Amino acid sequence: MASFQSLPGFREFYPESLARRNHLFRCWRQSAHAYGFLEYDAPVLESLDLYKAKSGDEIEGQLFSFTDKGGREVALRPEMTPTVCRLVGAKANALKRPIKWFSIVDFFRYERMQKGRGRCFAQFNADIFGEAGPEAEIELIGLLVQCLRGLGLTADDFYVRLSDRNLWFYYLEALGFDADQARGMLGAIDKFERLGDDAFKIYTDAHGELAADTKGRIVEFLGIKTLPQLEAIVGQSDSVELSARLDDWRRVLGGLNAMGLAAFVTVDLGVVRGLAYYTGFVFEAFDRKGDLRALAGGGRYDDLVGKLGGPALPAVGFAIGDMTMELLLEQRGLLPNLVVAPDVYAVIAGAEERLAAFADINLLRAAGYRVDYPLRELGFGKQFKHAAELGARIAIIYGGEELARGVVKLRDMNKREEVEVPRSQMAEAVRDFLSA
RNA sequence: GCGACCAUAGCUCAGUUGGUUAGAGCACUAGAUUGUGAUUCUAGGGGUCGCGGGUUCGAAUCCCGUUGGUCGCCCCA
Repeated sequence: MASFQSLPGFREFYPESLARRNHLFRCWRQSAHAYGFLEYDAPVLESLDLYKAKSGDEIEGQLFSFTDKGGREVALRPEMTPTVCRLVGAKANALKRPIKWFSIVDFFRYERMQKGRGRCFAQFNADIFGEAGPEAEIELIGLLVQCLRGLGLTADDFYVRLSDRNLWFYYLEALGFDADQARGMLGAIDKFERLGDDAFKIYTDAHGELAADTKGRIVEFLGIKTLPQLEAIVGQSDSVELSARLDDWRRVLGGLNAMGLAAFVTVDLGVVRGLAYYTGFVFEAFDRKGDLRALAGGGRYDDLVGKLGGPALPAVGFAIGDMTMELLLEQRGLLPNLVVAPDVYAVIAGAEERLAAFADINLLRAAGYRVDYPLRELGFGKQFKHAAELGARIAIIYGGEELARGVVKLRDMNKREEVEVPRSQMAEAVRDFLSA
């Protein structure tokens, strides 16, 4: 056992696992670019106050925080939202709207490890600033679906549950709740899926008993799965706000339907995402088979840029975590061997042939091909074995007899066939083979 | 912060009521094979049995502690 180990909750990425992680990142980045999002980055270390301002003092217990040598209270970032709000807020008047940004970076949380959860993890974050209408939600949910589909997942593998804190507030208001009671009830609704009826105890302990009818109306609301059901129940109410909000729902679901994404999205008002800063639509993506944590989550947070010192600026965003994502892809067999293989492996007879091979190897590498060769002298059998194990598509054989005639042999590693080509045409032959 | 289970080679694991120098398969390296990838055979490297203490003539084995891991609870931005 080595004397030094990695810190608890921190992963190490040997080439095979880094290849898988890069595969995720590559797909996410490609999806974001397809949707017109621009990539940004920012410091991994931030002022502790940035997170306290957003989440309250109690957040400190879950942070990697410390005092730096200049006496500053700092923390490794546990999330991207405060940072991106600061970036956007600082230049809000100079940035073209809508502002569509994304990032793929590491985060740190001082938590106990669990399945799909560690102390250092990566997230894909995407946000739209400057659009108050539900078109921003359409664009982001579309991107979220694409990020997962791009990895090979289908509507049979995952779905997005769409909910709305505004809808809840209007509904609860119509049932006679005041603002404080409504917030308390949202906390209970957040737990309803796991605790069932016991979740209401969270509310009744703080705000007193519920009328049986009221509780029934809330449970009925929680059971809504489709837009027609929602329309039917909202239609019974005379709340103007409630029916106005229904128009936003029609726009979001209608837009996603027009994008061909209806199979990926369900109405599910059981999602409220405990965070107090969400102000409207909220959504989470889940594995359909359901034994994993949420794959992704997000929502609208129209007040946060202003709260963190910027101008008032509407915003919607979501994040996908890499750990649960990788578990799901693993379960579905969507993470094949992704280690980069060489295009060409040079098989070299001896010391003199090596110098000839070096010239060609350098030529091919400069042209952008992935080329490998043995660093030591080895028998031909061993060299071919290495070429096959590395996954090379072509072996180029530098033998004394061939070089004397000014040729090399190109071996198709899959077909086990060889052709001789003049060395002067070697690069063209490689190009033709690999592009065929 | 709380709880359960686990810890022997890089990996998966065996190891007898506590008893000689701790084993196997896979993987890795080399050779059989000095111009062609398989198979096979042979050999080799790799362990303070997670760490510390205790019981004992003797501990991988039993006891206590500790560290780490896995999984749950709390939380989940």
